[in-house]
Amino acid sequence: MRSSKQRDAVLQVLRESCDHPTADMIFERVREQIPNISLGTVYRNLGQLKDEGFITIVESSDTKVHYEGNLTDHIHFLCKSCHNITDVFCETQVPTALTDMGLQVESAKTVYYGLCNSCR
Amino acid sequence: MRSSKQRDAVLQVLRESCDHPTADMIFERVREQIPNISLGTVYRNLGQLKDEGFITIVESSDTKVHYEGNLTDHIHFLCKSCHNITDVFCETQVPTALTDMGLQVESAKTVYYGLCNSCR
DNA sequence: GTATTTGCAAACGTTTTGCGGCTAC
DNA sequence: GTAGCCGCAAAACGTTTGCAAATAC
Repeated sequence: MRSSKQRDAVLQVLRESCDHPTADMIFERVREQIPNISLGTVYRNLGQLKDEGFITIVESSDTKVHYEGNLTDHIHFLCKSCHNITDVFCETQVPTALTDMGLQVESAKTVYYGLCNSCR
Repeated sequence: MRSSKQRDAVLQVLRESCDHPTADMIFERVREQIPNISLGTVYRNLGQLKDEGFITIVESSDTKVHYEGNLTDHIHFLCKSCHNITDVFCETQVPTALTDMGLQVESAKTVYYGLCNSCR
């Protein structure tokens, strides 16, 4: 992967964002720096950055794909009203950290990742 | 919401499925019972069933929306290789239940739901 | 010099919508 | 009878892809 102004800008924007933006949101933000960048370039770079492990995709119930530039360990809080995903960073007590941020937890869901029976 | 043959079939198919199908997968399955059903009707009914709380959307990193017809409390296991989502039902020990099903857990992620500061 | 990247535009796949006819109540 | 539902087809939307010009090394 060669260095490019456009890809650097996409990665920088994503790392500075804490709202898990979609491709078109990233496009609008990168455009402020590089006005003539195209949406196709943003999509292509997001794909490459994902393949190389610099960014990840956030699981969502949206039809659009949401991206995550912060790879440090943290927790997601989904608001049932505005559907925004808030990042929560804490080393120890999760419920305390959430309450301290003014987040009113109603439920929690744990998803497990690994290899299934037939893929092992 | 009035009763309809098409909506009943969509709900029945989804309740019988354990693979969190997409709209087009549901369409194909309902077609076996109602060959002339249209894809638009499937989408419209999925939207209504979701609004009324009969079904939910599974969060995924796919571009297609995945639906869930089983509202009883259970856990999701995502295979990193084949990307299938396995339902795990257990009352007590989660790790034991996963191992018993031949699922090799590598990591887990907990997501919290509720109301954020500004929506409260 | 050449392999990669870009902008542009067309293509593609998924989901939504408008319409006239049909159905449940 | 009428409000809600249907099938059909077109539109809308998000994403991917092909191409010739530009760029990194």
